[in-house]
Amino acid sequence: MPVTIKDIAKVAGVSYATVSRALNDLPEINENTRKRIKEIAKQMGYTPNAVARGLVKKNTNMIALLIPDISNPFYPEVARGVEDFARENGYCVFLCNTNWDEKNEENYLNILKERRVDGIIIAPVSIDTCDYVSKNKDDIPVVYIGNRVDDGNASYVVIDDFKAGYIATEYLLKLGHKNIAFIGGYDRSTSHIDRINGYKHALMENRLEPDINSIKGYSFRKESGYGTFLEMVKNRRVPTAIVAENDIIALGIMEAAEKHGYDVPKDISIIGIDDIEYGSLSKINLTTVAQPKFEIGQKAAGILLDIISGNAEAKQVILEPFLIVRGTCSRI
Amino acid sequence: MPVTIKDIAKVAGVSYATVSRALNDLPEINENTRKRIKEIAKQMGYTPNAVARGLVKKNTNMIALLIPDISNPFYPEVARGVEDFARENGYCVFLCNTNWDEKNEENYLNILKERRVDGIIIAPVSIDTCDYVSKNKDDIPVVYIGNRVDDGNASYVVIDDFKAGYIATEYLLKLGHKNIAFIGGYDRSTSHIDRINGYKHALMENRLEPDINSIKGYSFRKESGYGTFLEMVKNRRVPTAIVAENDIIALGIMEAAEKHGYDVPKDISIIGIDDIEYGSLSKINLTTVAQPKFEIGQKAAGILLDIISGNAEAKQVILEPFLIVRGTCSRI
DNA sequence: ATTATTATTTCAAACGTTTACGAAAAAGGA
DNA sequence: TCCTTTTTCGTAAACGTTTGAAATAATAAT
Repeated sequence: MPVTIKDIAKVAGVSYATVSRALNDLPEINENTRKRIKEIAKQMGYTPNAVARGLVKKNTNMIALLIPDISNPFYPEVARGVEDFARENGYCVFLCNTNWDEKNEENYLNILKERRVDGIIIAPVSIDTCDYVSKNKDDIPVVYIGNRVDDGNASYVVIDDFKAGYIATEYLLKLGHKNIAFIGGYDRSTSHIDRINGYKHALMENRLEPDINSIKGYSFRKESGYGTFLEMVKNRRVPTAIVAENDIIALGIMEAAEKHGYDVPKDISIIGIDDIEYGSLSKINLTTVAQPKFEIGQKAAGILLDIISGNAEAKQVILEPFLIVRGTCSRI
Repeated sequence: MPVTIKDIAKVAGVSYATVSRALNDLPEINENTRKRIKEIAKQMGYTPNAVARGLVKKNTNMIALLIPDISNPFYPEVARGVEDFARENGYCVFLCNTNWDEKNEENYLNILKERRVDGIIIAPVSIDTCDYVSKNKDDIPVVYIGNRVDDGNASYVVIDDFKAGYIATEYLLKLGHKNIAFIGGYDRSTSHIDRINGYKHALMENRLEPDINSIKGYSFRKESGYGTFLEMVKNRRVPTAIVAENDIIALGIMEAAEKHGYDVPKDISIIGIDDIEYGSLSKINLTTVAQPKFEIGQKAAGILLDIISGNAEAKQVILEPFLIVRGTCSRI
């Protein structure tokens, strides 16, 4: 049986209200008794019970982070940002891996409501879940990451995905490419749509035709890009350059390309989006459009905590992607 | 104001004890009233309050996962294993990133005690923290991962690190290498010590001298291996093969080697331990000794939940590492 | 019909805090 | 000295559940 505030009160010979006040550094208490009580508490090895406190104060100092796949090296970085900020502000964060499954997302949402988390950060699987979340979140604050949700007063932190797609494509255009394909994933996410639009827009500006190749399913794994590239060679529609929706896919494409005798970047240029860490290994050396992953997590947590504490309203932040030139693209 | 059990009781015209019994499917209740109450609860949009329940039941169905660095691709895999198992059994998991800082570990331990988590899985920064944890965990169950803790009845799940070091070294020996160095990190962890011992043992068996190079600090980043290899070239003590304590370090070594004109594996063979995912990229193709990361997390969670539920005592499991031959080692 | 048994429900305490309100004590002002 | 103000503390209710024990209703047994 852990020692409670009442036990302390008993040995200190005061009411337990006084103990509570002493321990919480409330003003209306004598300095000496506070010292004395704190001393006793320490002696007795007292550990405050956060769940009892949570019950009366109606907050838990817990937030949740819902992400589709912690294995995708993009998410650990944002998780780190979230955890970092949360920890420094006295919050603990639930790691909720949804495995790209909307059912899991919905289940988690309900569980988190039961647990009375103070807020939720979610990288939604699709825009459809955003709907579900917005409708069922009751009054618990939510901030989205990775996907815009323009329902008026939803909070989100994203990068300018249109610009990301645009920058990637524009870079390839500058290198002289005219035959630029896009390989991407699931189409029910704003980041996907925006990146494609950015890609299209850059091509339009140069009066070129887009060539969009969709990955079946939407598990962002290496295999995704791999298979899709294979399709392209089978159909004899291999372009001179490819914009990949993200780095994972880009790596899959690289694998496939090289395994089929295409030299990167001599025969084909490939550019990714995200800037996952191991794209920077010299053997990989992936040219990419970076997004500030850690910052995304950090900012999302910041906004969420501001909303929770009532210090701010919903906020939308759009961060800037930026080009990182490495070795997988070459002049044609 | 969310609807409570009392609100339901009021509209159902029963005591709130009955409501509780109905909602929790306890046996001593009439089937019809149960149906009726459940219906009303749904109508009213009732969400049970887990913190209130936690208070009286003295459990929270929350566990914590403490890891040094979620950026190290090793940990997301084990996190996935933990989360997966926990979720399927009704537990939520706190993600606690300690940033290789023992102070953070200790702080987290205290916070988690306050929050009354039901159990903790920890990949300790060093054996010293194991001590601290064991002493201060009070009666909350802990299972260690990555590090053995032989204090009699501590639970842990690890791989046979000695064997991992041995397998790696033996493989290089079989390829004909006689000059095999070890590059590794922080020496206050059993996995480090065991791997080194495995390495030594394999050499001893062949009457060869160990050559152990220690990384300064213990942040396992690419840079760690990189710098240490540079030292070796500066000191003109470059071996024909290197056992890296883990894959991250191995990649750092590869970077350094190639940047200084050493071809891998022609000039120098490198083998890692862990089998992180991107070691398998064809451009990297890192030969390594694998450990079952997902399974480690899963098993750890399994053991922890067993202990929590009182279904089992402390348990120690040692998983088998296994060699994955790829392209970074060659016959001399 | 009466009693014993069982099924169902209510009462009330408990979990460990916080906090509004009021009381007592101390200090200050006249 | 008496009254007012301030400081310090205690009382008790509240947070939303679960659960043992007692009470009632329903059913079975005689």
